[in-house]
Amino acid sequence: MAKDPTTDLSRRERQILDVIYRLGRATVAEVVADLPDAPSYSAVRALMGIMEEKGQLTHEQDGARYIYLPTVSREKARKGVLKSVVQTFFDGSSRQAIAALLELPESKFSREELDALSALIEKAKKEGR
Amino acid sequence: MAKDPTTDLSRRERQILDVIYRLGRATVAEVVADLPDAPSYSAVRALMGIMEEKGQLTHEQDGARYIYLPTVSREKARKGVLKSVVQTFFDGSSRQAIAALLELPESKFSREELDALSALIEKAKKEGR
DNA sequence: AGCACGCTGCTAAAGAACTAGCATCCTCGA
DNA sequence: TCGAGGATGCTAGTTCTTTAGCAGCGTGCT
Repeated sequence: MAKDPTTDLSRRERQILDVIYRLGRATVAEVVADLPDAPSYSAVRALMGIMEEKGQLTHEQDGARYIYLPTVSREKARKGVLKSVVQTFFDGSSRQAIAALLELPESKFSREELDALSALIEKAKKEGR
Repeated sequence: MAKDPTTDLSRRERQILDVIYRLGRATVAEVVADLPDAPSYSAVRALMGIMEEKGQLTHEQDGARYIYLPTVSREKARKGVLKSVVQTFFDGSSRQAIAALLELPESKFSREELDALSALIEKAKKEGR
């Protein structure tokens, strides 16, 4: 059974990975800059080294420095996270999760977005038949 | 300023808290049973004690044993988690998150659920106007 | 009442995470 | 070409997490 990668991370490691997912790709300096309670540069660097060893990150060379990126695609990570959130907080019901998202104060949908969502639901209705 | 509780947890602590959110409330034994890579009973017990000190858990007495529950309501936890997931993996777009949920293989919506979602969206459209 | 079972309180120690600083190497601009 | 700035490789030490085991107490059953 595939182990949930998010379950296997220490606190800082998860923070770092989150930053990288948010940015897509990032240098050590960028990660430090984006970390809420930034520890030392060295610390972050060491952690990222470990994460690379463990296989959660890779790096590309860019001139003198490294640009880190996740080994798991954002797509896959998204699915994994959603799945576990639904499981943990919504009794396995995606519907409830969607409802909560719709009611989230931060959401603020435009007319177009709502239309797009309607369309998606219609599509699901047709396919489910 | 309220600190993000999920950011402040160690690996095991987060695992434990997740189990408790999943179950709503739980004894130590139940948590152990639900943990994928269960450590010793003692270990879990110690961790939960620490988490209670830190304020993430409380317990109620039930006969001889403790029943633990989170100090933060499931409601609030849900919102917090969704917000951070949307932020980290969906560029702050709830719409994208919803779309991903709709397309999640695990989702499998019933006809009724889809209708309920349609209704919610219609409601949002009206309110947004 | 007596007994077995399960759960908590505590102590202590191994292990992993986290941090710092120095030496070295590469890159870019003067 | 030469120097400055910045980034990595490493080593070592501290701190926090995570673990186990023993002792005592309450609960429920016989």
